[in-house]
Amino acid sequence: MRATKREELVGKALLAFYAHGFHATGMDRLVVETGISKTSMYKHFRSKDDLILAAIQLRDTQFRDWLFRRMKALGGTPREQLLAMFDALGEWCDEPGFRGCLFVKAASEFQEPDHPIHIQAAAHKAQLLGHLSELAALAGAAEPKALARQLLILKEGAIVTAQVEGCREATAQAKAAATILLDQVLAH
Amino acid sequence: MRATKREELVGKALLAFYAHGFHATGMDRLVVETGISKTSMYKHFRSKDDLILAAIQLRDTQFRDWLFRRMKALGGTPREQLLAMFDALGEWCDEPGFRGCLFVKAASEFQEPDHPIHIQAAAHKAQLLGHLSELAALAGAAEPKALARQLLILKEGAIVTAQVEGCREATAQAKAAATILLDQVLAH
DNA sequence: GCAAAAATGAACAGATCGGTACACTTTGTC
DNA sequence: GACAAAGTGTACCGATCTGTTCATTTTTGC
Repeated sequence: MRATKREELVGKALLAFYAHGFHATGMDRLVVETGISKTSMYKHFRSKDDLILAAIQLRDTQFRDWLFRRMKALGGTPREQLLAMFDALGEWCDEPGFRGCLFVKAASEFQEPDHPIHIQAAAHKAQLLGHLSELAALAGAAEPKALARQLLILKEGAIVTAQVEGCREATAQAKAAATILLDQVLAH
Repeated sequence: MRATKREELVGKALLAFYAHGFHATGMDRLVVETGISKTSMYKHFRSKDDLILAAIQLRDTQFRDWLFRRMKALGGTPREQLLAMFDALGEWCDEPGFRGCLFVKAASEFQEPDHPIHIQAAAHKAQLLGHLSELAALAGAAEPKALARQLLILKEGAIVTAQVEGCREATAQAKAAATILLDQVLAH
């Protein structure tokens, strides 16, 4: 069966929000870019914020599925998977439509820490941290959470650098740093 | 002589943009928060974007002055100064009004790479990179630019993490990672 | 103290914002 | 094929957006 109108709306809205920003994307623009009537939008979502929240939730599963799958495909051992994260990120940064991390943008445009959209963005990062932490433990790190946090900091920094400066070597530099960290922390 | 009205405007506008975001801060709100009439604003700046640009330029010098001064105060040798950057960032992140990096926000809200505001944000990062690169060279790094880039990635990642997740240990974790990097790269 | 410059307040323009009302058409199902 | 559900188009609401106009008041320099 085909995707429901609601799923189609959320998917297309996600693209529009990512391409232009949340506040900068008005509902009338969404009508044009999604091809779905405003009436229909407000039948599925009470407010723009609710639609944004759904779009971010979609992106959360989309991105984690993609990243974790790619890490597994590019790396065998847990250690290799952790390093492969930066290769995967490098592929993403080189894509034409790359605009940085949607969750960082969301947390920036909805700054209040108790705003649902901000909370959702933070939850995504926590999910990433959890996965990295598991891999770090499997890799034999004495303090997997600390290592995972450091790798996640490198990931965020690389993406921000790629977005703001358009720096093409950011993910490679982050990987080089991560390699040193892993060599230092892991017995091998 | 006291600060000119223009400087007062830019300074207060900077605070408002930082606290609420660029698109979310309307000119009428600026009138209230700065106490300066709209007529006067548009006599000093042709458009809101021009005002934003001036605010970002002010922040550029403000932030670099503060950070470099603090690095120098907290660290003696170039190596110590590089590590002290994360202590300084930690102080900043713990401040009540901390909302993350204004330049990352600016680059997020004005995504087009050729937009003047985006360019200004990127220029700020380039300035930081230059300073770190000089320090890395003084510290005796074989590849100062690569090391500087890695440290800058850690810095960006730590700030994003502190902002999005409200993570208090981000700068300390970044410093721990930076310490390992410096130990690995620098003869000592 | 006087003239020029700077700043003010308030009203206004035209566009766009998020969101709603309503009559109509398409779609899916039994 | 009928009926209900879902989707559409358009016009509209009040609020807000950036930016302007203009007459008045405040500040400044000489």
